[in-house]
This record gives sequence, C-alpha cells and structure tokens, in this order.
Amino acid sequence: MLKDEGCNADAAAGGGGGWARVCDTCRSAACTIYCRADSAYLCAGCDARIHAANRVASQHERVWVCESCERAPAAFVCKADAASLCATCDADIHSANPLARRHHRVPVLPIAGCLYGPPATDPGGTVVRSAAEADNGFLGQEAEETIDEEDEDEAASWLLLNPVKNNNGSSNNQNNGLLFGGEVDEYLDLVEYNSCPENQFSDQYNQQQPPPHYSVPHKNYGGDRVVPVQCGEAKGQLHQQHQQQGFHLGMEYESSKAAYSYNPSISHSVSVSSMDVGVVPEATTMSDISISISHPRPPKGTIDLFSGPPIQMPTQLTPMDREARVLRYREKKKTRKFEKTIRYASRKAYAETRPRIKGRFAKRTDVEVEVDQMFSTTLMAESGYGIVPSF
DNA sequence: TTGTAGCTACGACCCACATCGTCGT
DNA sequence: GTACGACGATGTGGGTCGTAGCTAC
Repeated sequence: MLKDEGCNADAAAGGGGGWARVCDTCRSAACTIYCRADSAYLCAGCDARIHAANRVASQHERVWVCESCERAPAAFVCKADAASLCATCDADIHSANPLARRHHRVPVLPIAGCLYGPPATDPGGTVVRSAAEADNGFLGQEAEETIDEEDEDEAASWLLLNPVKNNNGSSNNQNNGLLFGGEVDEYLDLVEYNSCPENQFSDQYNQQQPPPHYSVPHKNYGGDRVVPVQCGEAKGQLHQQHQQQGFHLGMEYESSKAAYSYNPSISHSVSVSSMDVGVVPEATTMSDISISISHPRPPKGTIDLFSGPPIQMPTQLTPMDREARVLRYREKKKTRKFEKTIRYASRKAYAETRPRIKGRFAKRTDVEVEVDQMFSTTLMAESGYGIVPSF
C-alpha cells in the first residue's frame, strides 16, 4: 500500500534519483511531511502554513517522509535507529546485517493536528509568529527588512567571495571565512554538510525538531551507514546543482587535475574539506571547526590548501549569486544546531544495549549474547513487525 | 579584604565492540 | 580493474574524576 506512494515514484518526485523530493507546494525546499489527505509532499514551512490554515486542514493525517530516501512516506519507525523509514528502506536497512534485523520497529503513527501550534503571544501582546512561519518569510515587511539587513551583514561575512566590502575600512572583512575567525565561521562547515542528502535529512529533521506532542519519536539521525545513502551519487548532483544555481562559491571544481593544482581559493578549500574530509557537525568551537575542516594530512601529491599564501577571492559575485548565498546562509542559520549529533545510529543503539560497569562498557559473555539474540528474535516474531525473516 | 569550605557545572576520560575505511594481495 | 581479507581507526553512552567558578561564612 505504501509502496505505491513510495520510493518508486521517483520520476514524479521533483528530482532525479537519490535527491530529496521537493515540496509539492513551494517547489524549493525538500519535503519532510507527506499529507495523505492532500496526497502531497510538503516542507515544514508549507505544512505549517497549509495545515494551520483552518481546523479541517489541521486534522489532515500526515506522516514523516522516510529519513533515508526522503522520497516516500514513512511506514515504520525504527526505535533503535530512531528513524522513520519507508517500507523499501526499512527492508533494505534491516536486512543489512543480523544486528540491524534485531532493531525494534513499529508502524509509523500518523501526525494529526497542527504541528507548529497556534501563534504565541508575547507579554507585550504582539503576536509572535511560529518559527515555521518566521522561517518562511511571513514576517511583516518592516521586520523583514531589519532582518534582511542583519542577515545581509552576517551573511556577507559568511560570503567569502564578496569583495565589495573587503576593501579597507569596509565592514565585511572581519572574517574571510573559516580560516580567519569570526562567529559566522561556525556555520560554514554546515553548508556543504547540509548539501549532502545523507546529512540533509538529518538537518531537515533537526530543523523541525518536533515539539513534545509529536507522535513519532525523533532524535538526531545522522545518516548511519546502515542506511543506504546516496551521498556518492549526490555529490555529483550536488556539484551539478551548485553549478546550475550559481552556488559554486567561485570554485571551478572541474574533475580535471587542474582543479587540484595550486589555485588556493578559499572556496576550494571549503568544499574539499567538507565533502571529502567529512565534516562533523557537532563541532561547536572554532578549534573543533578548524579540526573538522582542515586536512590533517593532505594526500600525497596535493598541496595543503590551508598553509599556502593568502587566499585570493576569485570572482565578483553577481547579485543573483549573492542572493542565492544569502538565502542559503539563512537556510543554514535556521537549521544550525549545537547539540551532539549522532552519526551512526546503529552504534548508538548498540551502545545503549551494552552492559556497563560503572558507566564503562563491559565485556559480554557468550551466554549474554545468546540470550540477547534469542530474546530479540522472539520479540521480533511476536510483534510481527520484522520484515526480513531472521535466521 | 582575604582565606577557606561547600556546592554546582562542565569537560575529559574510560570501557567493549560493531562498523568503517584503507591498504595490500 | 575488481574482489577480498587484514587491520587499524572510529564512534557510541553512562559513570567517574578533576577543575573552574561561584557563594557563604
């Protein structure tokens, strides 16, 4: 049943295989919710807007979009992975290995009601709009303009390549990016991080960290390798997309070796580091970030991009580029988080089930392992949610 | 004002082991 | 170029410990 709505509907999904389905309404953000009543995939903002519009709409049953493929409605919630998965991904993931088979899964419960709550009222009596609304630009024009200015300023410093303010005496060059200090640098590593679908769903997910009444328990889910990821494929697409949308940060990231010759643009460094080194999103301090974004040991035959001469800002941004980057920056600002991020949910699940002595992991005896396996097998059979037959 | 004790908050550390990533064959 | 095995690195959570900062006396 759900399969009909599911992964195989890629062609109609507003994106090629491997890339997150886009919101059916705004066509710009990745969808996170599937509304069964409307048969529509919606992003958080559109969901909030549409389903908060009236009481009837708020009663629409919705489910989370599969956190793995991001393209189909979730059918199961894996408690071990704390992830909502469609039937296909659930089967894929939990047939991967015996440990995964032991994960306890339950059918996903539909979300009803208004996820984002009615607009709160501040002590002064003015209406405080929900975060979702604010995030999606429903602020008044005046407020929007103020925020625009602030964001522009902050984003400008984040926009490494904008030479306009880089001139002496102008306001921008406080920080030329991650290498040069400044608060906004914190977000830099998240940019490309978020671009990878593997991470993207995690971030989307955090973007709408559910209020307590959510029916589906959600935790950070950092894209465990147990989950079939599309990152490799996505990287290519990402690259394409960046080029198409002018998000390439001024980097000519051609596959030719020339791209790796010494042409030390900061954007190059950023992209290489974030994609290839593996950015750890939980980095919250500059030292952490510098660790996460730097090449501890550059590959042979390459040049340490961080140790070279001063970095040149390669191109002048067009207004469209700038706008795109500001938008992107804002998107990241919304989704940034400082909590610990779980990168491997299966490891977390395993760690939680391990025996401990005074907080330390203790050795498991053979008997314990056997009993545990028997118990989990029995449980799976009784609950009937095991999709893949255990052996 | 200075010194001491008590409390709280925070971060580093440790443990076992499944999984990942790299390297050599 | 591909497949496979070996092996070191990584990441995971709860308790403990050390240290810094604060308050009270």
